[in-house]
Amino acid sequence: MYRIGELAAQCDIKADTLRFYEKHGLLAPSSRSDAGYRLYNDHDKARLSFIIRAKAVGFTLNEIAELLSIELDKSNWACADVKGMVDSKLVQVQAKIQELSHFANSLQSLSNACCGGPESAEHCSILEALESSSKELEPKPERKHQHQHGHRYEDEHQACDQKNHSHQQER
Amino acid sequence: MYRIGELAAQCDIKADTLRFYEKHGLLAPSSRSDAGYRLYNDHDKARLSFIIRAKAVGFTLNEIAELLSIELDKSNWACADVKGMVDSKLVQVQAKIQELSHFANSLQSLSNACCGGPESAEHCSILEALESSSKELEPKPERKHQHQHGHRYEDEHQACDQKNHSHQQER
DNA sequence: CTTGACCTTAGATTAAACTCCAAGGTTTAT
DNA sequence: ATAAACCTTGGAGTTTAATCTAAGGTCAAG
Repeated sequence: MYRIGELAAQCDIKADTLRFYEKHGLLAPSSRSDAGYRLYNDHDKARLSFIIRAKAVGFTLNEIAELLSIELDKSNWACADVKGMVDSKLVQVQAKIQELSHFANSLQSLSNACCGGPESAEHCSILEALESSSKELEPKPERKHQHQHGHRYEDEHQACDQKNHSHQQER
Repeated sequence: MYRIGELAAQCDIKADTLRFYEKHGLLAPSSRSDAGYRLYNDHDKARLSFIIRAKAVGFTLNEIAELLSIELDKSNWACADVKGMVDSKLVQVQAKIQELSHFANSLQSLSNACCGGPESAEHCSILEALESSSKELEPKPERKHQHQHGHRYEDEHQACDQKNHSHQQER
């Protein structure tokens, strides 16, 4: 059993944050001491670990709550509901992995293109790297920046690569 | 050349958000019309695309600004600086991919464990799935990788898997 | 030449996710 | 038995990232 400060220190967050998560239904201590102190067990800790991980990869607390709600009242859900919810989150997670891999490619190719020496980084550009890797993995042009940083990003459109072009901007 | 509303619609964000990004140094239109209207070109659009992607995978606007600053004043940086900055971001991104893969595994194994039928989901639990995959599966973690397919989440100290155990909670 | 859909600015408001504070109770070590 | 270091609550304040409002300028269509 951990008191709030202990658990917080172990997980490198603030006790306040734990109280905040409790208030918002993400994590309640499994018990209280006689004096009313929150007492967390290892299951609570695993749950917190999950929350922290999920946050680290960009899920909002609401999304995390949704995921965890499966745990909370699992007996009130049909298996089909759970599977549906989980599978839809899985799609989201896989999309994020996709984005991140893309991202990592951009950074990697920038890093590769960069000599790392003391001279001006005139020809280093995240965006050049991004654009050259964002379309598809074309044969990678030059290594080491020479003096011809040809801007050949003929982006037609759809460059903003958002899901679809639903116009909003009403009201 | 796109006006603010056009670009916003194309990227499925609000014009206000573009003004906000401009105010915070993330993206300025490359020009203005005679009347003072913001005019964005394809390079601006690519930059916006980068911002949106980076946001989607959990980078803060400040982190994104840091990444983009390389682009902005690249001639004022030495190549070594750029490489250092990029490589450190790359480490972050790879860590995120790691987390996400772990995450995807949890969800996948929950989905697999779930019959998907109409009966109660009594035995479905994200945390069960998480816990079964979050501790090391093998008693002996060996660091080897034949493929670069990142499922190498070894947590040495099964704690809340945050970076380190620097205690804070001062004041 | 007016209407409506756009754009401009500055500043106010919102929502999410903390973070801090005040006033007091509990535990532990000296 | 008293101080230090915890904990409790409620509520206020902060930061981040927008989003909205107000008052007005621009521009193409009818």
